[in-house]
Amino acid sequence: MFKLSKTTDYGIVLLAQLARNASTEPQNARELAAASDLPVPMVSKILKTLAKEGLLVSRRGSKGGYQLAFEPKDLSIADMIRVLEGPVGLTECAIGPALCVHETVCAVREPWQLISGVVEQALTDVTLADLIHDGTSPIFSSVRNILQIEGRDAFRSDPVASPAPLADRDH
Amino acid sequence: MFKLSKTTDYGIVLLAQLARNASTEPQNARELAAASDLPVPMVSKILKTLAKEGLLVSRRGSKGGYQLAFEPKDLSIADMIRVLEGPVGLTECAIGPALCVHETVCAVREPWQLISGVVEQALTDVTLADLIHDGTSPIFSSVRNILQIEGRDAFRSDPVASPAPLADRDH
DNA sequence: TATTTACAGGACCGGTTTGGTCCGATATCT
DNA sequence: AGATATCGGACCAAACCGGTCCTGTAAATA
Repeated sequence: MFKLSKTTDYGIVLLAQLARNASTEPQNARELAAASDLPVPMVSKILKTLAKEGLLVSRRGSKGGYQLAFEPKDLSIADMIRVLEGPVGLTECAIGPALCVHETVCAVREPWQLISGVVEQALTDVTLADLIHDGTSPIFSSVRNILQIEGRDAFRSDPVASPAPLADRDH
Repeated sequence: MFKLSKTTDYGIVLLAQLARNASTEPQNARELAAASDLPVPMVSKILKTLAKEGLLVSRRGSKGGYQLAFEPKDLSIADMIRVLEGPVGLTECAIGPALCVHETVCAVREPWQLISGVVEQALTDVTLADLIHDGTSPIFSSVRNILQIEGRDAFRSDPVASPAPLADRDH
């Protein structure tokens, strides 16, 4: 279905939770799981990954838990995805050279790299801080603008009707 | 790794190949596989899907094969992904309501829908016609512009340094 | 120091998806 | 009739995903 894995999805929710309750006191896995309505072992596993990758700092023992290692505004969606899911890129060849054996034959590599660039940029422009401001963040008006501009005439003067009849699928 | 499946990847390459050699004569699976350096059975399977979903028209028997059902400029990347991969959306809740059991608790739903919207728009703006013009298509200068604008100051006045130290991963 | 709390680092597992092959049936051209 | 291709589907191994669990270790507290 072209979507993020649940691990990434949950991870971002957890980071948002941590950012919202940011304080000097770390939050532990159990609390975070309860606040997000997610199973504790899963949450624990994800938090461990985030800590290992440097997005969180952890403190062990009693009164231990996790805290953000960065200011929310310094952590982009793209960063979070990279850490939890791996490099961002729609195709292998968009991530780096020499990853795809068909590179020499493939005629659509450069276009893909540009498209991937746009997607990655969109994910880089939104930060954790934007996520926790309930849509009041200024970025979202910008996003809405971009969507309108692009949808109207930024790229193409006559917006083509989408080839509608494509049947619904269910996978 | 947050990427498209190989089926989708190959499918788009095949569509590009079909668009490039567009003529009155249909092209068969074997020819297309050879031109794209991909295994014939796999190509055949993908072409069948594309035909069933209405992106290609097929002709059986001798001198049979496949032809595009649409003008290249009327087929967007988003359409192709939808057909081969399913609905486009970074998270379940970005695709439609009532798909995620955490919807009532989740605090980042609206932001995700907007982010997904941007990504989907980017994929909708590029068409099959753009893919086969070797980067000479006007859209790519637009894309380059968008990337520059966004990277510079469209969203945020002081571009933050990305939190670099995140270790490389290999999954 | 003993106890409790909580992260660290794994192994592990069932189920689904993915990438890929193969086959019989059917349609079309010569 | 025979050759050529798609159609529809079964089939399979391997990878991946979501999720659990267990042992070890660090920190706080009593």
